[in-house]
Amino acid sequence: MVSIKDVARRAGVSVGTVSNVINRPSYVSPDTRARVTAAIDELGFVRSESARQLRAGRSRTMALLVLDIANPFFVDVARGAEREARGAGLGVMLCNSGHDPAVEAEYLSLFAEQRVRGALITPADANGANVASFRRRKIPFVMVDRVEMSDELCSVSIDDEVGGELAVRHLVRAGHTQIVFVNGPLTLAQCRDRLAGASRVIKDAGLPAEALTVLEAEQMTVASGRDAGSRLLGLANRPTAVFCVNDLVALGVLQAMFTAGVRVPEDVAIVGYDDIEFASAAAVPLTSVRQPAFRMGQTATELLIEETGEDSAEHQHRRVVFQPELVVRASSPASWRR
Amino acid sequence: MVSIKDVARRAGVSVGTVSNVINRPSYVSPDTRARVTAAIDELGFVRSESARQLRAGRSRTMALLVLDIANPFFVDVARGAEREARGAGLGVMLCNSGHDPAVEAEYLSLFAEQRVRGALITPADANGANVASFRRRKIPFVMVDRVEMSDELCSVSIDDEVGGELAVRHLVRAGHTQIVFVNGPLTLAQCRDRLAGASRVIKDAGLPAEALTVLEAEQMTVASGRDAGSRLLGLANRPTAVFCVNDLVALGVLQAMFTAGVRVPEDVAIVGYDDIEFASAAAVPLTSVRQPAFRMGQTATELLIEETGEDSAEHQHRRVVFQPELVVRASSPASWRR
DNA sequence: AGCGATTCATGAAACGATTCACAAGTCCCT
DNA sequence: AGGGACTTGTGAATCGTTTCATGAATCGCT
Repeated sequence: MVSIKDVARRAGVSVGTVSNVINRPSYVSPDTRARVTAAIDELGFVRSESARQLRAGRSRTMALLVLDIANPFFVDVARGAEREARGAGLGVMLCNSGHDPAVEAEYLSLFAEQRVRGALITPADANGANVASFRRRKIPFVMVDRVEMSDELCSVSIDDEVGGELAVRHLVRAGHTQIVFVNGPLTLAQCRDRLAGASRVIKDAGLPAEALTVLEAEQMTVASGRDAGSRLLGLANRPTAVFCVNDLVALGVLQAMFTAGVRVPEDVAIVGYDDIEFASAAAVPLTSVRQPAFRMGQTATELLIEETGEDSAEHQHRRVVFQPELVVRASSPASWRR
Repeated sequence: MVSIKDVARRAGVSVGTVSNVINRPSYVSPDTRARVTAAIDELGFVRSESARQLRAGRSRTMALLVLDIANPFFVDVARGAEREARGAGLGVMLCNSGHDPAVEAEYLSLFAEQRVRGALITPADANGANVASFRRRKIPFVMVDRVEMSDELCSVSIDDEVGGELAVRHLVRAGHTQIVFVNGPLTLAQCRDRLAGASRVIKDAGLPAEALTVLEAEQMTVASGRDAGSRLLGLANRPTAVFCVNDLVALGVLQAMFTAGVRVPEDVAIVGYDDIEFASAAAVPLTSVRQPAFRMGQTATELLIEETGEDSAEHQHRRVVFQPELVVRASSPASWRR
């Protein structure tokens, strides 16, 4: 591997000069600069990031740890983050915990060893033990898609209660009185909050609590949605509307309806969450609660950069909360009658 | 930041000993080992990957550069690669070129600076200029989803001609004589090969060349599929079957059919490619040509590890070619009549 | 007691870049 | 001519780890 020393020898200058040519060309006279540049090209020199980093004490890479890379929502977050990071000359290390706290822990210690500039993380363990130990290492990070209670770090999230409200209010207004909420595990704050929003609407509308039945789709994937879909068809009083914790689950439910010959939206209306591209691309385009995923990724990265930038001294930890938005499509008309 | 020196001082030993405790504990007597371990815990010491890397001359990270992270096919490749890499104690840096050769070039030089162990890449530039310059840096890499002509590197790909054949043969046997192929740009080898396979079947079946019309969906996304779908509805002699270059395009076409009130598969049959999860989750589950994406990622990583491992001397560059498989679903019944 | 073998720990030399105090040379001005 | 200012380049120290030659201590054996 050719090093800066080889370049220096070739160009007949000291290593310091080569470094200057690379990092502050104006310090060097034009002709030595030309000589050094020529040597660099001839030798195919590439500077070693690890050496720079060792010297500088900080790296030029940030990490992004998502819960499920197969979910387009997180892919959008990642794209937003990557765009923003690349603008700031930072590389992004994108990793997938797959909801597994053990994998999460493994990655966090990898990040610590790499001395990443900071990390964006969608936490997999409910109690935040991993994150807490990560914090001890003083590595700055930003919570994504979870409000953070402590004042010690930034977070970017979406108001999930409002999301739950939007979806269920839409259904109630359309005339539904038998609604199933296919939720994810309640260990996730998002799921708890969406349920809270949904329940509140039921209550405020003066409907009995039984108007809302909750099923769980543990994995929050298409497959588990399909499964929940067939379960809900077997319920004693079959619902006329289904609200799903995300679009993957909603697509699964939609398919279960098709398979069973249940028409959407005539027999059952469906509302999803996230508004991934595939929601609008579905056979019956899905009504969905849109989350600004790309912007979340961007904003989270901005916060991280601010926290680790030159003027980091004056950085105030913040909690950015985005508002979701309901996108009504064919799967749940505004006015419904059997 | 606490370094190995601090640990040494705290434990009252030399830095060499601390290093030994971490890397070859058996060299150290049990009680000094205990003292050192205690010091490490108390101080929260985390070893610096960049220092190790500088010393070792090689890193413990590999890179994966995909064409389009929004495409579930590549996500599966990434998951396969990540699984395999993690098993070998390697981190994965997952990046997205978005089909842009400029972005690709940027990432490649980032990888070179990072001295990644190696890279898996789905090349974005047709002529391979970026890759060629990367090769000069001696960084080992494996081509994914493209057969490589030179003997200087490994590649993992899928036989796209066979894929095109499978799809179109299926349609021809079902009785279709007016088929549209919604292809991607012919600059991509995959697109050329699938077209070749498709054409061959038409010819072998004794059908006229006009039996196969080719449209282009430039972006190969749902949106461009939707667009192609409405275009093909306006064709002089409307096709009875559509073969799409990937499932995203197929989903777009499917939706265009729904919107126009054209029934699938009664009026038009559809066949996709990749067999992503959303293909089977579609309203009308899509027939698709399945590619072993996860295994491709795994295999590519295995090749890379073999190339960079201890016994790398005896590494022979290889071209692994997987065979695709047709999965027939509701969107294209085996026997079709109008 | 003497001697080789074995066990443990040490300290210095790398790895490749950046930075900084300093030196040498040039220029301008009085 | 002398001296301050500026330009340009140098060389050594530094970052945190691993490795390796070396040394000290202990042990077992004759």
